[in-house]
Amino acid sequence: MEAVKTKSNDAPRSMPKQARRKQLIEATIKCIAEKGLSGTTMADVTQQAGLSMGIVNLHFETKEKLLIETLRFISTEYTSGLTKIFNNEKLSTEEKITSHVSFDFSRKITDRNKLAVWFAFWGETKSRPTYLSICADYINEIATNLTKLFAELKNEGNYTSIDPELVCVCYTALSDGLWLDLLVTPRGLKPDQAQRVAMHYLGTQFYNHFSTEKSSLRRN
Amino acid sequence: MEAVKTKSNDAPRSMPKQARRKQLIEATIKCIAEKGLSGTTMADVTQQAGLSMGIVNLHFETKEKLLIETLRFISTEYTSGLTKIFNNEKLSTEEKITSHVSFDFSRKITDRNKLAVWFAFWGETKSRPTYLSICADYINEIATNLTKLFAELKNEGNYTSIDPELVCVCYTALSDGLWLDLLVTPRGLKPDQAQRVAMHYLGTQFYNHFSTEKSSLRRN
DNA sequence: ATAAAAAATGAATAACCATTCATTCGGTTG
DNA sequence: CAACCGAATGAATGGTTATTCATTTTTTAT
Repeated sequence: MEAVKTKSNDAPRSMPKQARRKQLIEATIKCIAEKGLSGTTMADVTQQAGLSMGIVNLHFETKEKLLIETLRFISTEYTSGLTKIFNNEKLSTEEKITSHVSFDFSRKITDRNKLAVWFAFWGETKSRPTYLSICADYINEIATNLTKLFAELKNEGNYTSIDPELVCVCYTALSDGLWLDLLVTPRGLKPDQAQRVAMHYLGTQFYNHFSTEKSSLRRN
Repeated sequence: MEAVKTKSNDAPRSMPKQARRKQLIEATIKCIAEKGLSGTTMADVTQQAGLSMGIVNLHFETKEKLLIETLRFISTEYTSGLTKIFNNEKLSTEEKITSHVSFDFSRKITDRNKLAVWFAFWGETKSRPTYLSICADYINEIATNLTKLFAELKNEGNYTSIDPELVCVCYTALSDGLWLDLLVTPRGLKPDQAQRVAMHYLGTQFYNHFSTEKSSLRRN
């Protein structure tokens, strides 16, 4: 029953508005991971942040708005990471794709707390149009960019029978499914193995770029 | 605000215990799909079933137990469908695999109500050990069977470089990810397209069995 | 240093919801 | 047909929780 406090609690009482909002969103992520979306209360969130009950309503008005901002936060973190890769002119097409995969299975993204949040919101998209629309937005954005990359690599490598759109759908679904594995069977698949599974698929398509030889589940 | 009633409500007041439980579980599925797991109340469920408030406690003791039985219900429906295929001696290995894929993307399984329920529970597995253990059970059972099938087809077709375990992990993740697509972008991918994406992957592995030629996203 | 503004607090409130159980209902049995 | 019994009902209960707002604390401006 003791108060759980984050490091940032040592910060001055009055933080820039943006920072306090972020602190609360991070507390929300932790709570959703620990107690589930249905089990997360305002008291939980504020205690996790080391602050007082009224603080959420001060910064977000309602619980529902806090949740929406939390979904927006993880969506933005994800898309902005990928956008940086897409826009990095120093990278070749091939490097952009491998960077994308590395990012998808990086520690930052496959943190089980955040995975739990993704799935919690996905599970509610059917009943909450706002969640659905936030998800649809980031999905479309990423799909457009990724399809372009696959189309580019197809040209560069003179692959004739590749359908970039199909590969994009397939890779994206594979990646989401591997996230589920990481969430639900944490003693099974590990992030670096998941990454190898994803590369294994890309190797079936772009066999001259992504070696399919050593993509076993076991460590080399 | 009017009472929503299911057909089975016309049944005699006293039904076999098992049937009433099923009726309540089906009402729960509908409610989770319509209001989310966090938004589903006992009043919602009983009203959806066309019954009275106290009925859930009579048949399931608590709400939590109703939810657990609901998860067990969809898990069992899924695994028992697949087990029938695995144990069907009339089917060749190849046919078992295609049947598995067809089942994964059949109407019964890709019903958006049920998909919403899957994801709702997956989103809570990290905080609820009971949910996690139910999921782990069915996942292991299916993985064992499916890996065996892939190993068999590898031998039958003299494929040398296939890793059946890897293909199982990859196929399973792909399938789960495609379910997400069906749930979150219902105006995008359709079940039959999703099935073609899954077959496209299997075609990259078992190229002599599953034609990879015409697995475009678009209808033939 | 002082006043004014802004941020944060947390006890109080009001709404919500799971669970209980005394009562009603309807089928069965002798 | 009457007495019985399990199933079903739903109003009442009690615990939980989001939200409010008068008060306190901290920062900023003068």
